[in-house]
Amino acid sequence: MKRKGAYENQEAVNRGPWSAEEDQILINYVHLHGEGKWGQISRRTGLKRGGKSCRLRWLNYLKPDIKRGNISSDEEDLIIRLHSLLGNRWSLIAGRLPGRTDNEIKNYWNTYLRKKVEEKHNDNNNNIPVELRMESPNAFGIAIDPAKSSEAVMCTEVMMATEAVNDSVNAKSLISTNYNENPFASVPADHPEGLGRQFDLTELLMPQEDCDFNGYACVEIPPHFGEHSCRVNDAMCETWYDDWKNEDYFPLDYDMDFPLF
DNA sequence: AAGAGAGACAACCGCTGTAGA
DNA sequence: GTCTACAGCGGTTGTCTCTCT
Repeated sequence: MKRKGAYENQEAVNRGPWSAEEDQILINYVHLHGEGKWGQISRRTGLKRGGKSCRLRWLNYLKPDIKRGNISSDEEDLIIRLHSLLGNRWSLIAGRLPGRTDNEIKNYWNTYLRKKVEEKHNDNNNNIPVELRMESPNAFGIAIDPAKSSEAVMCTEVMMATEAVNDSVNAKSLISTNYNENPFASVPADHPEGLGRQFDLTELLMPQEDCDFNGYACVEIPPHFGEHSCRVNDAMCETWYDDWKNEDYFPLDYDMDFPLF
């Protein structure tokens, strides 16, 4: 195996499961020196572990605020929603689940949730028009299945209206640049209000008091929910996020209602 | 009871981004 | 501008446990 070969040159470093003694050394080190400086641990403590291994062990297992035990149905629902928007950006998803680690969520998704989402998708997919099914190309000729996709880029962009809605010159410019450069945007270029401005969803999920988007956003929805499905008039703040995570997916005929600035 | 297969999860690897010299 | 060390991320693998036959 490839990996065994990689181990051979590093016999001085312990590998595999951590012992209780090693854990205690790492805990003591972090209590004394704080997190970080992982590369110095072996030198300072004699612990025969690489810095990366120490960091991973601390962050994924030893850190006091880590929540152990089963993932609740609420958390599960949130993971599914976040994954539909963010793709496999586990650290971002984990950031929205206090006490859960990216590794834990990634494992949970790969071993359980992905199958669940796929099954649900297969059930739902039988009830929607062929042209809107996930395996069909979207308006940009790209077929995307959120349950399987590792394309994090797929849902990291959001669109929002700008004053360009009333400016045909800028509007054409936006269409020819933003949409072409971002084929994953779900608002079709010929949509009457589909003139937008992009920003990263990461920013959207972060509370920002001084955001320059005036607190309004339109979040992309996976293609199978309909290309006109958009979330509008939601403030880009914690309140927005709390509302969003507690709601179901938006109906296909949800009204477009971009604010004008 | 024993072996095979599946599931769960801890741990590792390679890569990228960033800060500091 | 370049180099180096470090931190962080996502994909992948290894191993243990559980379930089924």
